[in-house]
Amino acid sequence: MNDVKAGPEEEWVKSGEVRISDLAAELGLTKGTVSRALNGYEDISKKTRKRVMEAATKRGYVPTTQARRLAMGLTETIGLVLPPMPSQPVNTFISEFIHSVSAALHLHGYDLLVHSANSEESEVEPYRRLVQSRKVDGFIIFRTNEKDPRVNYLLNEGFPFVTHGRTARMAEHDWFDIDGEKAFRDATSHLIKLGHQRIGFVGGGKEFFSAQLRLKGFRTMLEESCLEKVPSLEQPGDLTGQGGEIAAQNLLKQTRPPTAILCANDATALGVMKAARELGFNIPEELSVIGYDGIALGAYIDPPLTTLTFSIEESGKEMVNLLMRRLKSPDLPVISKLASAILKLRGSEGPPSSIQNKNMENCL
Amino acid sequence: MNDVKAGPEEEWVKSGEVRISDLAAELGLTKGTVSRALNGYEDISKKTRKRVMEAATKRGYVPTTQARRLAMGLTETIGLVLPPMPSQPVNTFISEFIHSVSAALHLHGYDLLVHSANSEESEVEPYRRLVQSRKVDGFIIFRTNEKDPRVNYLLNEGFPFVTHGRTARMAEHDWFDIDGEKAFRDATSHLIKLGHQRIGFVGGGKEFFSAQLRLKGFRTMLEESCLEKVPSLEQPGDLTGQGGEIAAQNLLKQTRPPTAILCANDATALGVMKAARELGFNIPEELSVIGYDGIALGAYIDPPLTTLTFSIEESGKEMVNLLMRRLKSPDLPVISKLASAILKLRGSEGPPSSIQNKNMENCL
DNA sequence: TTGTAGGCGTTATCAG
DNA sequence: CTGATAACGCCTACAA
Repeated sequence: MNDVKAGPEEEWVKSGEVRISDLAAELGLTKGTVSRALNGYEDISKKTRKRVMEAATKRGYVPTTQARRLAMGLTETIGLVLPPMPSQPVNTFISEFIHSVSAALHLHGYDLLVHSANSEESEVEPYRRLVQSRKVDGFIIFRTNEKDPRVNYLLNEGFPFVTHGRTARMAEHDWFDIDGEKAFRDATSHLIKLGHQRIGFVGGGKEFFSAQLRLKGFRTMLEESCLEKVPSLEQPGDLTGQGGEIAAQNLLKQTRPPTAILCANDATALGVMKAARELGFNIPEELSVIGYDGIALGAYIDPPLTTLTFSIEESGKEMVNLLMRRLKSPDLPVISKLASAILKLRGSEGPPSSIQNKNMENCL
Repeated sequence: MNDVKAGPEEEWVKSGEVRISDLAAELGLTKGTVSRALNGYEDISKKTRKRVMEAATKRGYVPTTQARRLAMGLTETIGLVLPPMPSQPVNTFISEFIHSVSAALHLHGYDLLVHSANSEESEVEPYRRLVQSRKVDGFIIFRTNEKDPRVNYLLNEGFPFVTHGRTARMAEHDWFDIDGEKAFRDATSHLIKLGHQRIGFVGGGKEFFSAQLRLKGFRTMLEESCLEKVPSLEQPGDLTGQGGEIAAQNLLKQTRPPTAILCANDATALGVMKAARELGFNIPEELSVIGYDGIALGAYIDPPLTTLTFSIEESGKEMVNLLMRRLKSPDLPVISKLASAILKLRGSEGPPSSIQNKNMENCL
């Protein structure tokens, strides 16, 4: 169990009880020399370096992060602020995202500080505190709004960050996003090819920029396909299951309900499916539903949820890369990365039950 | 937008550019005095304190966390290590848990450091690194195994931590847990009262201690009710949806399949329901399913998942309280907290389709 | 190639 | 009550 075999004269110390000064004393060197040897400076004799290295491993020396960071003037820590709790109950996306970001940061020797916002205070307050107390070197922000106070604050402070999602000021900061417009064009097109002519859309709140782009993709494809645009088929949502339920009721209680519904995210789609079942609609026979995010549990419901998705692991990596670059060279020009989502067919969509053979010629 | 109204002669500085030495110089005091005034020491004249306070707010002084922590010899940070990624895809529990822990820590002025484990290295490796580099003052460990190497390591190091779940060495460390044994007795009893006589159980792997206790509760209630114990109705699982699928297949393909299945967690239950549907079982008419955890999305599937649950927010608070107590007084005796889960009926269980009126008299 | 000395920004312990 | 002075543990010029 315990792999420590203490020699006869050797006294064992608990982890982290060895200081750099101890090593120095033991080796008859100074702290400075030991430090440089350990940190791979060139101006150290091979012999000395070897001695130092060996002593370090032997005594189990590991530098104290706090002290090193203070001396170097950085925290090697990135902040991630979670949105207030109750708003996102049905969301595996967040934990998957945290995981991927944390793993990616770790490769760069950075830590992830997770902070939870409470709904009573302003959205920027947590960021302000973290910046002022200098607990982090940068932020990862997700689910951006078009006019995002967090972005405004950080840009104003000149504090490094990357967003997952675009904003009105996207020309001024690094960002990563998934091309939701294209994704929704694809999904809409898919539904149209299946024969759907009345397609509903449940959005994500007009502050949430990416949701706007998804709506845009939806509308664009409708136009290209000469389907009439019915305003009542576009419902607002809030990216939660509950929001989906309400929107679905508004859609399905209409005299001519849609035969398919596109949702701004998977949580919304789950709510839509729930409401649909309660109103007696069979999925996918009487109603097709498509979500967005690709959360894993979508595969475990009945029927499995067809969704638009992009690897969360990839997203995390990309964002971390952008952020690391920014930290290393603050003055580099802003860059961004736009990834394409994939339509993952799982079974919650299909041809409409009664295909009305309306004229479907290409309008051009 | 910008609430900073700089006076004519007043030069504005970015957040965190004011040092304690600046304040001291400005006020004609020493750093020490300023520090004590700010930290509420008693031996400071009211007048001086007031001057210091005002100057501090006026200049927007906020102490630099790194430096303060180095001086005080603590990190005010708690570590939480996430299990390797692919193992828990269907799990909102984790993000809800992170949220609650982080919020609770924040009330005590502590930060949460989230670290993700990768499956290639030993389970204790992340803990070892965090301890050695002194990045955290303590840990929150969840999903403990009966013989838990992480617990062994930390106990051996004498490093503070609290677990969510019991272990073989639970007498030696603080822990919080939900009384899974009682919970499963309750759930089993509920099913029996509904008329079920063949009840299946999908466990959580025999390393996972709490899952063992759940199994125990299940068995106890079976005995008390004189239902015969059928070994083939107890299947192992791994707390994932996939594990649930496999277990369900083993259960439902038997010549006399169970009419109800109890699952060690909700993720498992989702897998069970998926497999059941694929094998043509209607839920709850032909098969009742009960999960454990109370993840929010359980309410959004069809039928909504009946589950055993305890407020994740409460859990987080309790654990943080235990940990804070330990950090303040390392030598206090070990304490623990056992909470009762509630059976949340949502619709995935009901009476069996054909109630065989076997003799159901009380065996005593 | 190594030692010396100072600094990172606090808090803490003494005198005075 | 307040001012020196010394930690905290490490990094890094600069000097030798």
